[in-house]
Amino acid sequence: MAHGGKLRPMKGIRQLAEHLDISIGTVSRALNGKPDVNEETRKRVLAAAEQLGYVANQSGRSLRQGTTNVIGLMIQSSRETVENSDNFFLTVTGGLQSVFSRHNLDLIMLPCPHDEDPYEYLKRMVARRIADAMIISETQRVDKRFDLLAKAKIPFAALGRSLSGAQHAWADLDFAGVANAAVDRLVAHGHRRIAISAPASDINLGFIFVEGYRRALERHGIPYDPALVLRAKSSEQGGYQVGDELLELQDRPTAVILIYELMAIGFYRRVMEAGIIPGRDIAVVSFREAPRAKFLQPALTCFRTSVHDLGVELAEILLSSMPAYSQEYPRKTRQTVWPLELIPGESDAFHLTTER
Amino acid sequence: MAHGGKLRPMKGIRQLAEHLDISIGTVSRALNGKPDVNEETRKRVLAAAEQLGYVANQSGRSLRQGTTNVIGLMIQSSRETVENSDNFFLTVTGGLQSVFSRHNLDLIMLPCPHDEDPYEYLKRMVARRIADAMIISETQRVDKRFDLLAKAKIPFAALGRSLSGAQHAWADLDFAGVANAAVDRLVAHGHRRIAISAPASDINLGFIFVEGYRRALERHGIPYDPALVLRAKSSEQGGYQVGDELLELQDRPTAVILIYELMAIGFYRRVMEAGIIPGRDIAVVSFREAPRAKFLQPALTCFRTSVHDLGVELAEILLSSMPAYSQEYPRKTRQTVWPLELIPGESDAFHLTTER
DNA sequence: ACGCGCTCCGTAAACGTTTACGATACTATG
DNA sequence: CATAGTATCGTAAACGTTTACGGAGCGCGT
Repeated sequence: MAHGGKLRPMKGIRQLAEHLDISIGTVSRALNGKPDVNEETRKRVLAAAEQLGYVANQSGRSLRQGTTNVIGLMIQSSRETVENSDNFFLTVTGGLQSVFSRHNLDLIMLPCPHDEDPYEYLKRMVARRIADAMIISETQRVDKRFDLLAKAKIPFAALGRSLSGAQHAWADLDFAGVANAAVDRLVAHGHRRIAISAPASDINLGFIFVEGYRRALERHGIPYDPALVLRAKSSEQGGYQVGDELLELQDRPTAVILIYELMAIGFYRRVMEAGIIPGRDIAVVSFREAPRAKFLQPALTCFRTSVHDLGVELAEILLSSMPAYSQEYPRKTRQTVWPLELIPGESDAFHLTTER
Repeated sequence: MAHGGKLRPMKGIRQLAEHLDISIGTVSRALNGKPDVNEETRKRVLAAAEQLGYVANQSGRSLRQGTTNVIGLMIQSSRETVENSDNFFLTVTGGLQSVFSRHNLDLIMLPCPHDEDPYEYLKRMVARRIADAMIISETQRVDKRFDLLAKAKIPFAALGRSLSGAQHAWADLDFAGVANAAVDRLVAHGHRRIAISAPASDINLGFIFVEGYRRALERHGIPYDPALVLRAKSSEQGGYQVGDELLELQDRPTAVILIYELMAIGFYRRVMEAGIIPGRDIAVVSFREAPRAKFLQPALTCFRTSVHDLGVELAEILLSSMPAYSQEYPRKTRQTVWPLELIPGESDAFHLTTER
């Protein structure tokens, strides 16, 4: 106040210091809650900072203490294999942030361009030290990014499992469990010829889903028939295509497990064109994220969970592997298989009669 | 090579310099394509940097030259009003990046937590100087963020119009045009009582959409009836609710304009429950982003565009207002109303007979 | 031989913070 | 009163880069 103008944009901590007639070091200590500063001067500093709208320059801070207070979430902006992005990432993000914000950590999303190799992109981001820790998503069955991050000694967690990351930190939806429970349910309804849709098996999700399905069949003494595994994109288009392929199969399956709700829209359309009605002529079960599928007719039987809470879990897993926060988030294990819940609908609400 | 170990993690430009027995200044100039450096030593430097995996520390660089080479895209991670995010943002992001990557600019997404005020969040990000320029989205009818960014003198562009940003840079889907064309088409088919769904009018999109609708009606001499404006969320749920409300209306409309394709799923479901069939008993027109709606039965008549190209346009608009790039992207105007194209379906493919 | 211009390179300051260290004043203790 | 201890603060170095500036070497024309 003594020195004049008060609302011009702050230039740095130096200005703030001489505005207060205090040394720059004390100001810094005051702002950062460090000891060795009189409680009354701290108040003055905080008040002045608030009034002048001072916010520490992040570059300066990062340079000095080698930390950014930023967590990076890498996503692939539009891969062919993953058209199901939808609100999924935004919902996970919400969960992540609800945890991070408690520690003044900001989350940024790093969208890898489709024309750039994800590995190279991540490498660039890591080298730039744009974030203190990383979260990677859409993990592949073998995924070099795990080694990259481990070698770079940067804390990280994955949204999705991988062979390459078995011993690292991750959280993943329990798609093996979904396939398992779906098969159980369908078998209980009398089905024995059950098809399944999945992404290509180099996407780890695709592998795990089919693997759960295979084991469940085995448990029920039903032979595994590779012809019943229909690889397709997780979109309406993909669902339509699954319908197409299914209709071509000889000894047509009486039930199908879709991996994503969007597929159901296309699948419904396709089989209905052939006069086949879901829930009467064929049983359909799927995973769903948003409250969408219930608007299908007949209502889709599906597995659901709180993707937001999955984000919370993943955030805690990540923090537990960051030295600065690990005490606050002690964990025995840093791998989570996130359960899903069955929401019964009408799309599989019939029992197969023996004569068929 | 002279000095020994070659694959340990680079610590800085200094290491690289003494590895080459060159001064640190020359190395920097070589890497950044500055003049005053022998073409052959430049090659040596680049080779060594590549081999040792050296990447400039971003904090140091930012601190020195006050620039980050990063563009920030602010999104609201999960507002009530916008449940239609879908792949929209990810697709726009793809378009943005295809332009930015040509200039070594990296795009990061800044998701505002739902429990934080978007204005405050943006203020924080700006103060942190986390990016050289900003793109904001989901603009409100009055949106303080425009003033904030203008006052901070940081280059920016908006995905969406706003009263507050009339003279700033933006690109927006032509929803007024959609409403206009939709009314034209429906009137040509004999409809005169046309309902419309839209988000709340403080979301600028909601205002513009209804305004286009109102003017089109006016042009056709049809009185504007506020009761036919059905405010709802842009989701399946919202569509279901629109169906609900529409069925309650006295002198029931013969046509409805939905603002988002997802709504059609819920809307179809609701009216079909009442025995009313889209494309026969009621005409439906909508906007669509993804190739989804065609899987509805009957196929939805809708307006479509390349959201990717919209991203490209927006990127160019932004660059044109950044001093460092404005010469490369000269523009007469920095405001774009992005056109959409009509994709005829069956959901409005009938003419209203006079007797009704 | 001298000076001039050009090419190339090294030196050092600066960006805004944080923090180790030392200095000062004051209090308590002997 | 001397001394040690404590609370509070100032000083300056350091983080990794970029860049203005000056200097060395060289060729060339007078």
